[in-house]
Amino acid sequence: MARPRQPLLDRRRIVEAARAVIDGEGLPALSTRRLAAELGVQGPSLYNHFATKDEILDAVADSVTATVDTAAFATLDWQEALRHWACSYRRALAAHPNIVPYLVQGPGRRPAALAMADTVHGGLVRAGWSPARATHIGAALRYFVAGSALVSFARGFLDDPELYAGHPHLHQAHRIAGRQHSVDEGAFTLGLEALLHGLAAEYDRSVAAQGVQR
Amino acid sequence: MARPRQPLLDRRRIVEAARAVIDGEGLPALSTRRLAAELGVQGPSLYNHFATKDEILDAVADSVTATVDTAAFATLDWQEALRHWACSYRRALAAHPNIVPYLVQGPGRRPAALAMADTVHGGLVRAGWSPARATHIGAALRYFVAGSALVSFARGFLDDPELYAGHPHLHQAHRIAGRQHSVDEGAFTLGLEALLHGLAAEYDRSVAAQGVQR
DNA sequence: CCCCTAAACTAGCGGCGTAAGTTTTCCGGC
DNA sequence: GCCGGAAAACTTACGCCGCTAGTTTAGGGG
Repeated sequence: MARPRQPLLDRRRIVEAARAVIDGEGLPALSTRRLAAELGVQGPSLYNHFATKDEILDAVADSVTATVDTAAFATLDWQEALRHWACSYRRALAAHPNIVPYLVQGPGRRPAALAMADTVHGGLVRAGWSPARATHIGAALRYFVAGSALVSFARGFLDDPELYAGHPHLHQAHRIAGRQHSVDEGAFTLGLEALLHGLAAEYDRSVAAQGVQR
Repeated sequence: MARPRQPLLDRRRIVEAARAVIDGEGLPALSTRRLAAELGVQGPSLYNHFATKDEILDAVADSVTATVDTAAFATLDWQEALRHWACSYRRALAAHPNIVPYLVQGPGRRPAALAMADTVHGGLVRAGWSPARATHIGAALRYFVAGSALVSFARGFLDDPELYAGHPHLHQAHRIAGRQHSVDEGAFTLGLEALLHGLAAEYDRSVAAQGVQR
């Protein structure tokens, strides 16, 4: 086969197929040959549309980030907006757990990630936070959500009773497969609320006290 | 060469060499052949001491986790202990940033990681937290530290002015190489203090109020 | 002393990302 | 209306990867 009547591939189709393979069979299952086969094509043909495999993975990662909802920053106060954003962010990662390890390391060259950071930063500054503080808050929340998604979806603890011998405070009961999910939920909720509570105190101290708001 | 007079390799030497390669040249630079060369040996010889490459990486990761200091749980109150632990944890990861992406995904089959989790959990329960809450707190802090280390050391933002076109709230000034470090520090400190502040409030509400302590 | 195991070796398999060069099709300009 | 170049598929192949299999020899226990 040479050049076909009409293109077999385009970036969108490639990204969708890649996401499907990753979602269904895990990140290591995605090779260029495997992905090409999924699209009815030979491996190197992908390089007519992307320069490297990492570029494909970046596009997949960004397509996930693009589903994060930051609309709350336009309508709600900063605390509620942060809460909505963090939960949406976590939900987006939970929907595609296998790409998370790549997504969280990746650099900032992704449009959706930049747009998200921009919206969050703008919302916080509008609420009265200093630009520097807004940067810190956005970063801290990203840290927490990224870490939460990564650790949670990595199936951190296995249900092997022998592992817990000699660790008197670790209860296997909290770790076995079924409970793991509720532990993750509880830890995320607790941590998020604690963060927001702490930020509210800092706000009262450093922003509201100076009458800088609107 | 057949079996040498005295062994050329042992697990300790392999782990140290692996850590050196990863620290110096990055995680992708570590291949079994490269590591073996570093030890004056052929690639497959490593498999006399480790079953898989991942087993080597797990050992490297655990050797880093082993440097985290949890002693504060024996002497300080729970808030101070959490603060010391989180900072030590972050310092340990910062000392070996290239292993972090592997470390944070990895499962709990690592002795040092289990021992750390056990100490933290025990310290919190001793302070009056319920076992379930203690699990959540330990997990939330791990999320935050892991996320912080991962995102920070990933060189998230490059200093390419074009990236910031169209994102009015993002200041390149906060992102260029030199500033990145202080942004990370600020975000970590702010987030950690906010978390601790929020947990203190929760403590007053759910633990101290019931007079459960000792 | 003998034999079994341990710890190195060499050879090689299948898979990976991707570079190079080929073929055919489409499209814009003379 | 042709024609030249870009586009998009192809085939081939290179060097690296993790790892297996089988071989050789040294060390240590019965």
